[in-house]
Amino acid sequence: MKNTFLSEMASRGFLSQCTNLEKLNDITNKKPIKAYIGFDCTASSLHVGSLMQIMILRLLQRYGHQPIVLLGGGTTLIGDPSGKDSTRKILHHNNIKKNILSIKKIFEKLLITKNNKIKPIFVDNYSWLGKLKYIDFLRDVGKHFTINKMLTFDSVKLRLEREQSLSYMEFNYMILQAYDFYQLFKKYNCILQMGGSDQWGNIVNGVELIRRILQKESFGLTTPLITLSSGVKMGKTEKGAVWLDKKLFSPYDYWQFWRNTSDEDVKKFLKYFTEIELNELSNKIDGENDINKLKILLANEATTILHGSKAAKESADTARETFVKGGLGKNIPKKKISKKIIQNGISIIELIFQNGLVNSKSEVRRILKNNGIKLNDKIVSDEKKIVNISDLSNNDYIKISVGKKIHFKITVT
RNA sequence: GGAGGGGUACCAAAGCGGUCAAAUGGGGCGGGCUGUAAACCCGUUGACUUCGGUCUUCGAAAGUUCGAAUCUUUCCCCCUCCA
Repeated sequence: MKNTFLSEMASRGFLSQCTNLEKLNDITNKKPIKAYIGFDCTASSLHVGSLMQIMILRLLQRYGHQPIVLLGGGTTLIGDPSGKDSTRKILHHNNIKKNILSIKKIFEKLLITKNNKIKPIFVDNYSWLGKLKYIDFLRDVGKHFTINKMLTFDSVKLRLEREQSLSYMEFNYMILQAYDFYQLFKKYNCILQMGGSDQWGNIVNGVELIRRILQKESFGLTTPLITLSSGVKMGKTEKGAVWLDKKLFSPYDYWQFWRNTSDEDVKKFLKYFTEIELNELSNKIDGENDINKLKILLANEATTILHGSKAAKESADTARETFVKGGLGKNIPKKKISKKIIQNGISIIELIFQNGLVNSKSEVRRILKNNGIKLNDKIVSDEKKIVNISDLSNNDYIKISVGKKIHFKITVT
């Protein structure tokens, strides 16, 4: 069977729900289409939670279709209540504008921008939402929505059931998102909206609205929610989000994030987050009985997609140096210390705390008491230990380890 | 509108005048075992510390008391039932 956009979507496990799979499949096989995914602009970067959507846009491009990336400058002002049990704080417009700019850069790295037929179209829904006239909007769009139905959507129902307040502002979110789809359909002939499964209600509303106003068919498709085997939501580690922007989350840390995938999730993630051809991938999986090799494969591929092959290779080398050989790899996080400070001596607790790797000095003390702090690979047992010139390796640097996974190098300037 | 119940640390939840920086569970962190996994076991989990202590915390504010998470008053917020 010939591979198509939707067949690969299905075999990679990206399909959860679709409004009309067969028909959409027919259309996408006949001609290139435009499809859109909307992204929140609540932060200056996206995190791995959005990665699946990005992988889908890449897949779309590989099959010759054109993605529309909607950066929700308008809708972020309102805040999507889907899947949230409380209103989140409202961002200022200027903040959102800044976020849009930096998020756009990430997409420019991850999507093909050279080929005119498939390069992403970036749109900010503020350009039409910002201009809406309330009365006109109510008459033209609002009349197509019944409160009866709106109350049945999960995003609303959940809040009401839990008796959590849902403001009138948030209640309107789904209408705005439906209107977005309508706009994109009209302007760009965008016939498909995709999103995570929590977006199903919002997406279906758009499809409805287009049918009501234009009597035309459009399509909606959702991806499954990724749940880790541990049950935690993907993308959030205890230390915070796994950002896609290397300024917020280094390529090395990103590599490590994938390398630390738990056993049960590896195969799934290889399908989701690498672009290894599926037959080749299943051969690799079947032929490999060392699951750690698969984790390394995942880390290499995923890091290559986001940060490039050079960064991936360096991260892999650094990991090998650090974890296999117990040495110091090239990409190990580096910190600096002034010569004067090291000559005077600085307490080990102060040194680690100042480099921002733990939240308090008490925590450093605690870890130290549990034999978790190492200086040049030797456990530090004295919490009063003063680090000075004599602790430099090769007269040049100090290696500090906090726990088994955090290692960094301090050089003297 | 009427009646009752409640807001405790990251989350859940005990405490109900001193022995409370606050039981217990989950989560987190560190260690052990291993494979940079899972499970399991041990330790730890407010901040600062010259390791003696010191400071801040139990919805908010004020008060009673030698002493308050615990009692009183006011306020804010939430829940359950009835209308």
